[in-house]
Amino acid sequence: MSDPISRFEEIVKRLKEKGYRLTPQRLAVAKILSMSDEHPGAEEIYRKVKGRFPSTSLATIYKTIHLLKEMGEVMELGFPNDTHRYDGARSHPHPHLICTKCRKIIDVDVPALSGVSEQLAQKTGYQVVHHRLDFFGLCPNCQRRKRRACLTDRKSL
Amino acid sequence: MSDPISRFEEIVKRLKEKGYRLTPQRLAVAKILSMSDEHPGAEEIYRKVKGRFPSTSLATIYKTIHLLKEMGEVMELGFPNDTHRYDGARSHPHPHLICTKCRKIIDVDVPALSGVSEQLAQKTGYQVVHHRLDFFGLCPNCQRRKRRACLTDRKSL
DNA sequence: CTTCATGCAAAACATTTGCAGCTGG
DNA sequence: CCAGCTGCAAATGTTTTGCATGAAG
Repeated sequence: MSDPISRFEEIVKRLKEKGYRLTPQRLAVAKILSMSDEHPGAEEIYRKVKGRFPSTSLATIYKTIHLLKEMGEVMELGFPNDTHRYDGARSHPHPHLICTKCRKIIDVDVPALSGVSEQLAQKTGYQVVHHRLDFFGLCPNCQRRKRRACLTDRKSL
Repeated sequence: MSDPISRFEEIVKRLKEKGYRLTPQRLAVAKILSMSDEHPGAEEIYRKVKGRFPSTSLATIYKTIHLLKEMGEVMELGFPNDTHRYDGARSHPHPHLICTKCRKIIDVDVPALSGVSEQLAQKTGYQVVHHRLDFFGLCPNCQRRKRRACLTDRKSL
């Protein structure tokens, strides 16, 4: 992960450049997204922001996320049977490793994919823009407590 | 794609084996999922089934899909800003190439990924179970009519 | 016949939107 | 001061659920 503090300041700079107002709520959301490597969902961001600014509404969180998404500063990760998760640390596509039990998501590196997009484009005629690669499995923690409840034992992915 | 007819019969056999009733609606859903390589969504399946059996309800479509999912006979593909899509032709994970404009999805082969799951498991301690690889881009059709409306010009993925 | 499946309507969710009032610059 | 935010509440769209009726075996 790149330096989270400078990542935050970068986002702030971009907001300023485009003439968007630097409200406390926006700054809080930007900070959480740039500082955390845990790929939080909207509700989680909401709870954290509410800690500092109790009047904050969930709608504002969604609006802010939407803005940052449009600006290309955060990446949205959608899953079946789960809320969207957000990644503000890096903006280029990179693989994720997702625990199907506790939903923890970590970033991984897989070099093998370079050139594949180009090959596909040639073969299929598609103009390939980006890709997404996710690995699903059990994190070390959840392997140990297989039979006990994990923090969030929801439907499987 | 494997032989769609035998795929359909395979699903029917499994349903019978497990003691599930072979209702016309179920058979219709199973047939659509096994015969089509277009990765339809629930609404699309619904429309097609309704063609033959007009009394069919969307709830039944969802219930049937859910059943086939549980049995491992169809794979659910979730996307942000889009409905879930279903793949009944093959049950093993394989990459998809998705048009971000008209939402067409085609299956592709990418050999490069063999062994990567094992490597990741070693590096991270995760017990990797499966993965998902999607490529996004414009299909040949939508490249041509870039400025005109495609059939379904929804929000971008 | 007996159970399981269907179809309807209502519920459940995550996410989005409209709008009156507030506030950053 | 005033365009652009916020927060509320209501709307949206997809998927799920409860329950009475109907049909498969």
